[in-house]
Amino acid sequence: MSALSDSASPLYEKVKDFVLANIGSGKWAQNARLPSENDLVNSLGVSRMTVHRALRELTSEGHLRRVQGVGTFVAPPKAQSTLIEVSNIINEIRDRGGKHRAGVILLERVEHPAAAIVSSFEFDQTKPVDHSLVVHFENDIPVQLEERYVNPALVPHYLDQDFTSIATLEYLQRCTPLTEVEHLISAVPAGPEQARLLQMPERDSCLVLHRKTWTGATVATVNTFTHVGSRYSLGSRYRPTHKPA
Amino acid sequence: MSALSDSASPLYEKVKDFVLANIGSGKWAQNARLPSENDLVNSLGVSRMTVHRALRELTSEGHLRRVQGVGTFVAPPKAQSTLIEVSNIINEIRDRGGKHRAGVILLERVEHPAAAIVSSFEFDQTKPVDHSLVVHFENDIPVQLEERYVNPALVPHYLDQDFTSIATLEYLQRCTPLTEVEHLISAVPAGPEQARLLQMPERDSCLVLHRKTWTGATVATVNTFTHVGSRYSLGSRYRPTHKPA
DNA sequence: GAATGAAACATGTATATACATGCCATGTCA
DNA sequence: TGACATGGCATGTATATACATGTTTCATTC
Repeated sequence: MSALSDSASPLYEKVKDFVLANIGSGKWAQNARLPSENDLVNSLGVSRMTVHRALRELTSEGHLRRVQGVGTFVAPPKAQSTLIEVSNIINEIRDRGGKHRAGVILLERVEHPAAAIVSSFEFDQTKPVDHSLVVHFENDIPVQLEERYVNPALVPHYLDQDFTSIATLEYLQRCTPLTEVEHLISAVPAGPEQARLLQMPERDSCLVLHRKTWTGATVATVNTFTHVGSRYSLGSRYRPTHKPA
Repeated sequence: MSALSDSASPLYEKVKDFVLANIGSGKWAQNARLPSENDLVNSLGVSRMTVHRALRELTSEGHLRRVQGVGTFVAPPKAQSTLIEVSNIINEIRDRGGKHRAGVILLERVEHPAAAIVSSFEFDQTKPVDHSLVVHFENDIPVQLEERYVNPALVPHYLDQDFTSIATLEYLQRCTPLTEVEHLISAVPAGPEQARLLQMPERDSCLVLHRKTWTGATVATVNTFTHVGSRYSLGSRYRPTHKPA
């Protein structure tokens, strides 16, 4: 009668499973309209708040689309564009048990940054920019080259930190707690300096992770370049919300 | 008194903003314990259900960590590993107004796939594998090379579809509604055939997106290789939950 | 026929209440 | 001192109720 599973999970989870099952079986096709909350209340025998919570969570998870006053619809499949989790290379090395070492190549405050940097980084052109160049090693083999342009207004003592210890990324995150991030991944042939620092053949492939971060309404910007030698190819991996069967 | 903003947003949003503001300002440090729900009810003057919803959503968004019977705590910053949205190259081209064309280079059912493919793809070795090789053009310039190995048990008529029309990825999604996906991004120098098909210099950099998908408990696997010419570098971009200031 | 208005219906939010569940500290008893 | 029971407090869920807000439909009116 109730059409809900009898497992031990909470009621709103059962309602979610019920909806997902109907979507997965094709009974409710893409863009089809679901029964109204009150219909589900009557057919499933749970309160409207419970149904509402289930539908709200499924909406925030991308399975449904709801329009106030109109109805609830099956959302188009979301993997059109796919989420990927790019992991911190230092943590990856640590998880694999490798020994990590960082080498600081360059550390400077650029007073009058080039126009190209300013525009692509959305910096305030009148302000100086901090610049760092760090190489990460795993077992004495260079793995990653990090180039950063940081707005000193946002992170005052950026150049004073200890770059050879772990925490450059953590340091930035601590200074800028709630940020927005934009990434751009591309592949380029290694230039002369990059090839030298990473001890790789020139024009070999580099994975470039361009990372731009904002902090609230501040126009200030923190940037990170990450170069990954292709021989490591540990790029990124993601397994989305997994539900054990 | 109420410590909540007086904007027009709903109450639970104000509570969320209140919590986020306290985290962002550093008043509530990482791993610090938040006031209990009842404390917030008293200090903010809203009902416990409203507080609870706010805290629950912040938890699912990764800002908080809650333990039943113990309390609510500020979660460590989550950008340790970062989510990236890899967009479909065909949609990107369409959004930019470019003309898209697809060329099918190869289409075959491999009866006895090589052991390397079988193992890396987790296919059943005794079963044949469908293989396709498609080049995507934008304005007659080759942009992307797609190589796919598909389990025919999962997608019966994979080779029968019209590869020159848009929807190879959409086709797979339609056949496999609720899937898990794993991605691996790397960069490799283009091999001879890849260089020829993409009209790029050999050994120039290629962005490789390895994509592995599951469907429920089925061991069947769908795989996608995507090669992106470096001159396009339109890799991927992501802006997480953006809140307009 | 067109414009207006009201009813019907959809989702969205807020609250009070009740009970369930899990953890911890305290106190009692052996 | 140790084991165990218990009460207090935290979060988790479920419900009924009320009202808010947005959309559609349909009847009325001009």
